[in-house]
Amino acid sequence: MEKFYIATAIDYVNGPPHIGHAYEKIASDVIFRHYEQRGIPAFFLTGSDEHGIKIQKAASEKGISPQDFCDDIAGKFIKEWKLFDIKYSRYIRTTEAEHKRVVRHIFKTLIERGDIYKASYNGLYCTGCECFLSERELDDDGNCPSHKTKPQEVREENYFFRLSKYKERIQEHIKANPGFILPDYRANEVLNQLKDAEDISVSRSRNSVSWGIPVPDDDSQVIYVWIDALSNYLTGIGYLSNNELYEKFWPTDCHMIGKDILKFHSIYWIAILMAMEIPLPKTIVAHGWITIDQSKMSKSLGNVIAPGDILGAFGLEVPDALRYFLMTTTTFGNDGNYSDEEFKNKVNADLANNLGNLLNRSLSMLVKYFDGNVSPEAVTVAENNNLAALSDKTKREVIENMDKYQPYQAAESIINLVDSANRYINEQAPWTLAKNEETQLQCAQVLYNVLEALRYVSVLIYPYIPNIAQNMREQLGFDDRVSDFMLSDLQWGGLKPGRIASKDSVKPVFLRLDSELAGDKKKNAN
RNA sequence: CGCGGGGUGGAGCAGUCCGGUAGCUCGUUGGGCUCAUAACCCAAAGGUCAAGGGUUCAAAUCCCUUCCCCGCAACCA
Repeated sequence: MEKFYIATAIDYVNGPPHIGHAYEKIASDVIFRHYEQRGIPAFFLTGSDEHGIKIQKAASEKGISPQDFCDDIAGKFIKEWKLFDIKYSRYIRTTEAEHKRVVRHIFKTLIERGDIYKASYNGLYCTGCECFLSERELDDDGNCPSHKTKPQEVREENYFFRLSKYKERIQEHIKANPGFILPDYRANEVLNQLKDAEDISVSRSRNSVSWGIPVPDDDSQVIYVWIDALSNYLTGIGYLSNNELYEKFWPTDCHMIGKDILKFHSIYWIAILMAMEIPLPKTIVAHGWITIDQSKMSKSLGNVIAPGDILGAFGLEVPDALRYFLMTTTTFGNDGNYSDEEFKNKVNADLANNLGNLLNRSLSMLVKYFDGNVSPEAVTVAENNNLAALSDKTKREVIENMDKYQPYQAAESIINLVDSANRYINEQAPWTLAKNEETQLQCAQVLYNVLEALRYVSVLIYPYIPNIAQNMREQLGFDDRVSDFMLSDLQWGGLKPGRIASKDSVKPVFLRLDSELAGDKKKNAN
């Protein structure tokens, strides 16, 4: 692989970010950072979807312009991603001039090619919602479910995209490329939906929706979400604006999206690209949802959690623990659950008790028995060394699992290595070896093995917990950035002799969480 | 017969595609260690892998049937 381009779905900015938004960005960030560690040029795109009736309405309710409204909410997203150390390469907003140009270009090209045509649209329009409803959206009495009023039959001229023309080609593509949609069971779902795919409406009358990009040469119509939002993946990588970037990174290697919008990405978007004769993405990964205390997060249930609030409630200064938890709460693709209790238990067990304590106990012994010195004789070789073999195996497993978009399994491998090192210490009992002159060297070698395994761990786990990993690396006596360390350089024996630790340098990298997000929102200091 | 996901020891989850002694974390009980963040290590108790049937030398895993839970309207990833 010579490059890696990953894009998240862009978030609709009609409300502030919640933990579900964060889940997708964290997953993408972990994968992105991993590819960077492999020395592969990588690009990570995320951003916001800012047009449409809902934003128009939300803005007017607040009495501000849609653009001001978007600026405000997009700002909150950007701030949140900074808080979570989301290392995106570019944050794209669909209200950018550059993007509007791309959208209009695509729309125009498709009209010219005959893939977009004008037709009349017969729909049921709810004046309360200010939008069309499909028949299956209506309640049993044929009323709008939210307004309990009968929608009116309205005929409107709209532009349509000839989706039906590409059905077979998409089917064939999905069948011919097993990894195209992940998890694979979702591919069947898409093939099913594809059976009754019809042409889709790609514009709205300006009278019903004004907040959007006008159709080229037809100001009475505004481009609807599909072409507007999905095209961000092209704009974001320099299509029509930065050819060098575009040539280097297109097509998208990974579309990281929620399971609810799989259809739009694997059918609509693919068809649009086919119609534009643009190469198709490699993989579309559909992740599950984060439920809260086992129920779906929803505003009506009042259980929507802002990710930053969790950090605040537990007094966390860095996002690492929550990043780690979300990536390990369930197999990627399934729904995962968040609860304060599970969060606390998981990170206490893995990050504090196992990983943090392992580093702490081994460095403490190094300080206690050898004044923090790694002597040249203590350096071990990989041959006939179980811990070295396991470290290398873990590295391979991490790479394999990341290639399959399975961050859960990759993390599990890393924690297994930590467990093994903890067991190894207990078996070798360096505290006993330290007491006798004859076993001093053996003691030093045991500690070296453990610290070297921990150096592997710090590099491998860096994508999940970048701050803690950096801290680990520093305590192991390095003054460089763990983010700059390449996996290809991760070989046994990298821990160099010399004085690497002192009594003052050894401190816990992750403290156990003992506070709890007490029932309702416990306001934190700020 | 609408579509999809799920049902694995007390809790939360792997394992199911590519059948071969049922695994992890937490919790419980007993023991060990004393280097460490009341941590770490060992052991034990606890499961008819929703139910029934089938294929097979062998099924949590493949096939069929049944039951139960959750999404598929909005807010929303």
